[in-house]
Amino acid sequence: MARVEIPQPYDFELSTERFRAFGPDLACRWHEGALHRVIRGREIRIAPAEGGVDVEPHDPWIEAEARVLLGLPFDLDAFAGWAARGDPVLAAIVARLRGFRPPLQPDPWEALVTSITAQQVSLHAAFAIRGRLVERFGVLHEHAWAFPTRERLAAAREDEIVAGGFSRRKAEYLVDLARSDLDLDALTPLSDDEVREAITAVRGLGEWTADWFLARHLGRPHAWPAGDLALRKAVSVLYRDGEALTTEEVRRMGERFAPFQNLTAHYLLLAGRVP
DNA sequence: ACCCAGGCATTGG
DNA sequence: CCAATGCATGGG
Repeated sequence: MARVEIPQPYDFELSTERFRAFGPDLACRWHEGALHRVIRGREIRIAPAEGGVDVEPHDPWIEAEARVLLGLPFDLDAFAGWAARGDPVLAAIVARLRGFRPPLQPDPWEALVTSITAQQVSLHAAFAIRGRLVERFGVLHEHAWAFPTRERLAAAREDEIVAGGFSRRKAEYLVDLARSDLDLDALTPLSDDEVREAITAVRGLGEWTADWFLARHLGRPHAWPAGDLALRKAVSVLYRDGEALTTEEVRRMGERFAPFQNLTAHYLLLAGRVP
């Protein structure tokens, strides 16, 4: 076991709320207050502890991935300081949600598949559908499921995926992506715009999916999913008294949150869920 | 029974 | 370039 230090304040419950808010996540399960996940073929346990979390088993690779999962790449101190001096709406939200460090998605494949499941439908439906995909194509360890691998889904038949609630179109996107020659790890060194271009070149992956990939997998500070329905609603309610806003309007409003668009988006979304 | 939900591609102007 | 349409499920 190893203690992973996290800059304080850190609220483990609040930070992991997204894993539970819309239903059970089979790849991210809870057992006796700890988060269980399969990383690099082994089930790991992350438990809140003094000054951070305890991670087991002890392994430098696992600890490195746990750091990403817990959002350690974000510079929260700089964000909080910036927000406190900025507009009063965001300042109040950041003060109220003190200790919230948005989790990231360490695995690019899982990030994209998760986005496909969440396109257009409610997140409650998306969680249910994703859960059936994990049960059918993933591997159960002690408490948590290993997320279905790209190789496994490349070998799947579309009707097996449709049986879990995917639309036929989305099942097509999924197996086509799995079988494509897109190298997901090769996206890491690219600029935001290059990543956006590479992702949207794939059928089934659009601007929304690219923006969330930048935000939640790559943790890019400027990522701002302006097309996201929940973010548009949050911005509308918090900044425009509920007046409906187009994606373009929300995109332009993101400029005022530079260079912290990504963290701002996460805080605005959480503020909408935690009254 | 309806309608909406953290999109996207396709088709037709 | 923009509007209209279909998609499958879960919750209200």
